[in-house]
Amino acid sequence: MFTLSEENYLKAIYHLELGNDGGVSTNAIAEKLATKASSVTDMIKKLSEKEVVLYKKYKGVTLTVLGKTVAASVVRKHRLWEVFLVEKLNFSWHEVHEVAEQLEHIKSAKLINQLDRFLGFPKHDPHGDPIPDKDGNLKIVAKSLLSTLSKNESGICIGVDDSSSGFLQFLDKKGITLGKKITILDKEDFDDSLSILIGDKKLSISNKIASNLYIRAHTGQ
Amino acid sequence: MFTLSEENYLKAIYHLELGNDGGVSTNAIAEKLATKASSVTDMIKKLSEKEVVLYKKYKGVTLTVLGKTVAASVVRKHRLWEVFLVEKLNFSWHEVHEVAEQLEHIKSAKLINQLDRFLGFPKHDPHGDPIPDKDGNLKIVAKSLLSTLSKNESGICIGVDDSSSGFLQFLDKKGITLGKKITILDKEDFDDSLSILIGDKKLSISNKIASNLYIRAHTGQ
DNA sequence: CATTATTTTTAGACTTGTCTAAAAATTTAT
DNA sequence: ATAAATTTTTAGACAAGTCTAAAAATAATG
Repeated sequence: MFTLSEENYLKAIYHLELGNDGGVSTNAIAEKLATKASSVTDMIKKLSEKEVVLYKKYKGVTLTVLGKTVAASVVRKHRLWEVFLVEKLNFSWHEVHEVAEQLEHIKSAKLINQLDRFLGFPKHDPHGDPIPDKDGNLKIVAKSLLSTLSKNESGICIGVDDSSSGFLQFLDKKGITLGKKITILDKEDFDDSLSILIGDKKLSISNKIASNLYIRAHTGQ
Repeated sequence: MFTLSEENYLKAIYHLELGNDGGVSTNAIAEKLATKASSVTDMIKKLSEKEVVLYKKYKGVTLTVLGKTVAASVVRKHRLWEVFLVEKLNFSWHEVHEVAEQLEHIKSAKLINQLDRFLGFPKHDPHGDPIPDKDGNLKIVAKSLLSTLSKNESGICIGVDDSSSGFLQFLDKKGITLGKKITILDKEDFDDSLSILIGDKKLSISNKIASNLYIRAHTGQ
């Protein structure tokens, strides 16, 4: 069994590993968890003894297969609870994270399997991130940033890079939600801002926004 | 804000106060929480400083109005989650307690209010216990033990005294569930066992069972 | 490659919640 | 009402998780 704190470290390492290839640094973990490097070193030793991470002094950490499984199960729970909050309890997508951070630590295999069934075995959370299956496997979908599309190209909005509350509320206001088709009408050379068509609405969005929206290629009409 | 441990102490004192009139004893709390009397004394001092209990050395504790509110909110969450588990996730009533013990500590007013609405504002948990409202008020229903009824009297099963997993599973097996009408067909002087009619089935149950089932008076047919 | 800057680890301390063992207060019984 | 039994509190210790400050290792720079 793992403590709440251990689970949070494993999850942080899990997320950091997806971005890096090599080991994850002590400082990176400290920053992600808003804690001190010395605390991270202490916890890493403990996790290493429990055989969920590989650790060599000054060389960073890597999750073992076991560690990856534990971390993925926490992520799975987090994302399933997010779906529950949005679909069943009418939360907005910017309100779910904080509560899911708590719910992800509830221990009960039956609970999470039944929740999964109750929700109709969803594949993505409300931010478009994939939900790991029971065995911790993730289906990674090819995605591009909206900012990389050219004029007249289009795609389906499938997720956000920055899932901060402010950004998500901004998207709500503009009517930009998951699953919507977005077409690039024009690109402005001066500031890289975009003119887009979403649904039947024409919008102008900055490059900063376009660099935080993920798009899946749009096949068919 | 209160820690998980503080919430558990408050809840224990809350439940013990409903049975007693005077202050709750250190030993009673220790037994309920499966901990040591010395630990209870320590925690009581802390709760006293936070002004959720009144404490005089060697004289036991009483909840303050604030303490009662906090405790009732934990009980409210516990019982709402139990309803959710049974109604939405197909848990049996003997499986819910352990998971609800975890879920009751999740902090989010919106979560619990939306859950309440999602469940249709239930008034009772799956064991027949009343769910406190937002302000912590409990509607206490007049109830009697099945063992106190006389021959030919009848009532509606509204709860259990002993909610241990074993007892609940036993009731499941016998088909005794909440809301069913029970009529006393006969009482056996020798061992105080009862012959009862439940639905259209005739059953014989021991006095021990009858002393753990609560009945509401049955008016009309 | 030697020195500076950065990262990481160690050492020691603190908090929360728990425990054991012993002392103090209260209650029960003779 | 005094002795015995029980309950409660105190005193001191421990584990988990965190912190600060200083030491050690690694990386970057002239």
